[in-house]
Amino acid sequence: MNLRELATQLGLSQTTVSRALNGFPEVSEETRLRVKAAADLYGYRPSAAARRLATGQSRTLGVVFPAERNMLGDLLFTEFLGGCVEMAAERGYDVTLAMARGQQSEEAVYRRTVRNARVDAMIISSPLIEDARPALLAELGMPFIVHGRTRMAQPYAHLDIDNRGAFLAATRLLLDLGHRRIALINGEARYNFASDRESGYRGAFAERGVDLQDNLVSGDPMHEDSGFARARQLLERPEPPTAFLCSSIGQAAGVRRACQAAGLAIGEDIALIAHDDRLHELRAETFDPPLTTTQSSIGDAGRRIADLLITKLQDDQAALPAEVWPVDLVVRRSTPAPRSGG
Amino acid sequence: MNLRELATQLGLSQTTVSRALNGFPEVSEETRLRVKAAADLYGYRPSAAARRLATGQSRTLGVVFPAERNMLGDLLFTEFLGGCVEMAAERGYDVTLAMARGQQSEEAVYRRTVRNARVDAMIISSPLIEDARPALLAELGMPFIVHGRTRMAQPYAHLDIDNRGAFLAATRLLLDLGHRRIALINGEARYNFASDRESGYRGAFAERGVDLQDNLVSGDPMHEDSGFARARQLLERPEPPTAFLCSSIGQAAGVRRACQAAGLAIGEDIALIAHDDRLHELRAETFDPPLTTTQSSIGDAGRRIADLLITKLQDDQAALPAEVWPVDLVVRRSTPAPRSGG
DNA sequence: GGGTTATTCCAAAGCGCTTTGAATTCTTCT
DNA sequence: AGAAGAATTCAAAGCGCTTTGGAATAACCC
Repeated sequence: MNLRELATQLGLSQTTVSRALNGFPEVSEETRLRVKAAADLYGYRPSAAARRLATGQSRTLGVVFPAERNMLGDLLFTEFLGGCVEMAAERGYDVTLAMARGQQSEEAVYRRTVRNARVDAMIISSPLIEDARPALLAELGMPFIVHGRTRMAQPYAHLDIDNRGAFLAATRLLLDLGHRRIALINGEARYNFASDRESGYRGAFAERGVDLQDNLVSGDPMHEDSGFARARQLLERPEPPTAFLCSSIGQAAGVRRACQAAGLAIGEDIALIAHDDRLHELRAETFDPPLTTTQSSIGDAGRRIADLLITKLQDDQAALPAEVWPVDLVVRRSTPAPRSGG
Repeated sequence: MNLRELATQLGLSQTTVSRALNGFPEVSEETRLRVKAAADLYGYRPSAAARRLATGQSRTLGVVFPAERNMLGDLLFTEFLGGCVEMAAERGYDVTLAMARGQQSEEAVYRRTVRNARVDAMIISSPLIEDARPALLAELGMPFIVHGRTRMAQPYAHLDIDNRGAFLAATRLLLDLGHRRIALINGEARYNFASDRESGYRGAFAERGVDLQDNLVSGDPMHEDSGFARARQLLERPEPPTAFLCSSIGQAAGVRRACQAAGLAIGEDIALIAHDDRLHELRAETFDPPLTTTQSSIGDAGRRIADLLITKLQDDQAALPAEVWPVDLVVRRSTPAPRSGG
């Protein structure tokens, strides 16, 4: 059943039926109801292909697999992607994926995706501090939104969380509890989120007038393993840290393992705060001990980012979306004051 | 630059140009070259939307997020999906994702996807022993392929690995080394792969005429945590297992932790074999100790499954693809003979 | 009633490709 | 040379929708 048949059945023109179905104002409420009823009755489904051709829009968003594949990274990506897909579906959009293959550069993947022109807009995830992708897409005329922020001259659409504020608050808390040697187990330094978090961390020290010791900051892929390795190294020092601040719960688990190995208990001998992206199976609440966190759902971010992007696509006049979400600091049981003399 | 313009430039008809570009035999080699050169020169890119409308095919494959979300499951899915996307791109296809949202049943997601008709075929992942999805898609007339197998009356397209054979071989190895109390830490029982693996495990016992003790088989979501919990429980028995067989390296890590806690060393006191899906950051080679595994790349499976599906889509006459890959048993250092008296 | 403005609907022209059925040209054979 | 057959090429008809510009009808005012 296509539009023409439906129109014939109704004794109306295709124009009117199309407009009735798509909510244009030029059609009377009475006919609209009649048309909708008939569409339901006959199970009419507009052809996506025909609509695409006629409108020139694909109602499809593009996402590229992050270049850097690693365990926690993949989990974060999956969760984010799930959010995008969910919201996109709700608004009648599809999400298609692209991926660098073999030796192909990431830039080539973006160029190819744009050239194939099967998407209306793209979502850029995991931006670096210096990231070529937004400028590339802008140059190619492909609408996009960034999950996170990056160094860029022109304004650009983005949704980020307040990484700096989050780690500022977390570090403040630790400092105010009396901790002085606070290690930052961060994500890789080239990512913008990691840079922002470090900035928050340093900001709190400056604010409180506390001198920051050297070598307490590290940045690695966010695994259990790397958390473990860094923490073990730090705990071997003559003056080990009394508190750890991690960029992920995965790293926090590694820190916990290192503490156990050193005979130290999180929540008693050592304070630990981690950022919590609200992944399904990496829960701060059921961590042992329950973890003080800065928390923000990356799935919600995915949903919202698809929402913003689609809204902008549908109303070109709308302002460039730019949101930075505040991040909650949730205090649980992993953040004691330092042992006396800490 | 569209087809008509290009045809005009060349002084040819659209028909000829279209056929030249799409490799039809009715066009002379000379014109074909001339057309291709001109297409390159003007940077002609056929409109996907127009082609879709004309052919009725979307050149898009659909994948649905697995209903059950969990860490390792997500990693496996991501890796598999990446393979699909890579091969699909190579063959000019897109991959779009769908997802159950809120209370919506999985069946509803499949129905919606089919109804929207924006994909030519679907890929079903993580099939259960009794899985309604293949029959549903068959009934709805949507082509599909299953990654794995399931109980189903009609023949259906699928690609699976020989889970039974893999665990048969692994269990044989352990039995032949002299192990008798071999615990199987499996995936959830409702999944077909888990059932096949258990069947292989039991088959080896039967084959060797060894009686299988009770309560040595368990099936859970495949985490480090669940591996740990099961292994700890088993090791507390008066007669603990001397060997463990795990469905994932994640679970194997949990088993290792439980052994450590019990003062036992994998590769010395305890034998351990796991299935290795060749995930990026969960490597059997660098496990401590290097792990004996049954291995098969789930990324390769993704690539192959997209390849098979697209081939079938493009040649309806082709036989229904059905492949079962043999699985290598790779012996490393985690599989000693039992301690005397084991 | 005549003119003006809203309201409601329509015919037809695309969107850019594929594909059918026919026409044209080139070979080859007698 | 003429006819049959193969090799090329073409014109035109869709695919199913959106959208422009206009026509028809209804509603309103003086």
